[in-house]
Amino acid sequence: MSLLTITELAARSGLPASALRYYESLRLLSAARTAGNQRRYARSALRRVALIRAARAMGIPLTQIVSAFAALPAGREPTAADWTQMSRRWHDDLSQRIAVLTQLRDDLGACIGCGCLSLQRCRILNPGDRAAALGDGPRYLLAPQAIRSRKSRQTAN
Amino acid sequence: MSLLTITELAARSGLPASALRYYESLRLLSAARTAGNQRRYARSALRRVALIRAARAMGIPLTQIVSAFAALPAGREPTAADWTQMSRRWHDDLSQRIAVLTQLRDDLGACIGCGCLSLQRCRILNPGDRAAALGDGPRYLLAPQAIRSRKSRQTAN
DNA sequence: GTCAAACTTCAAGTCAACTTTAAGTCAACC
DNA sequence: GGTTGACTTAAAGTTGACTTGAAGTTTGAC
Repeated sequence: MSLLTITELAARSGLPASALRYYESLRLLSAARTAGNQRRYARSALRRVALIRAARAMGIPLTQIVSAFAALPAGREPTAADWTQMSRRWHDDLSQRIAVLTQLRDDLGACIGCGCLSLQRCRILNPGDRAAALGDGPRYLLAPQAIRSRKSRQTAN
Repeated sequence: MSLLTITELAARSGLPASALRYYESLRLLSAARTAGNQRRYARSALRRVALIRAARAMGIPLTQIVSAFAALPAGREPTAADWTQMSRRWHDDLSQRIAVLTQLRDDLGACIGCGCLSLQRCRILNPGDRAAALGDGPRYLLAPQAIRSRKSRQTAN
């Protein structure tokens, strides 16, 4: 059996119980209920929470995680293959993020090295160049909060 | 002279004017005023905004950028050396972020490869192990929103 | 059977980073 | 000198990810 109460799951996952309830409200998580309406989590919930945290750590917004989980078959417990597929997607996403950050860091390194920080042709400091590309292209990878206002910003820009 | 109006700065920096005003309210940016109280930006503002955007793209919260700028000497225009020092700090920060993300990705890769996603000993899925370390240690590097609630969370965890 | 600790829901609060709106002022061209 | 468009401030609204609080219910140890 070994079903977990919410405080147990909280302790084991490192998240406060309130966050777990919040996740449930987003349908990211679910739990059986006792006769008295208290939550009882299956062990797979631990795995699920860990995946959620990993995804969050990558900067993936909860809504996207919801969709990712939605892609998992509803009827049965997800199989190893299901997890693998999700992980692979996130793996690719992570690689992209790393690539962008690395590019940014190397540009920064070049700037430090060449002292161009005060100049016009710096890749980082010169907007309209790479920094601008970052702003409109892969920026969402790094600054997720920029996404939601894209529509309004389009007119503003 | 070539002072920029707020719309000009907005156009060149790729940010909406409202954001520039907001930055000013945080004392991240400043501008001279015309007789009629309109903002006129020096050219260095463009550089400053670009730096802010670069930092934001790295996930550095505005308040931290404020402190970073606060470290710049107040009396004079920042020199190339000043910029360099800031950049170097960010460069190091970036390297750390990249390292953590890379570790995460590689763990994920290992999981995909070995099929351990369903198991107990997975570095990512097994909280209390690496995922837990991520949760309490360098997590702030990746999920900045976790910082602010640390005080409250300390009691919750 | 009692009682504290753990649980429940629902509503409201918080925080960062902005955006939007309202109501008005300034700039500059005709 | 009139009008249009760019500008001003201040206040309120938005979004994501939660947390906090209030008021009540369940569990389980004694």
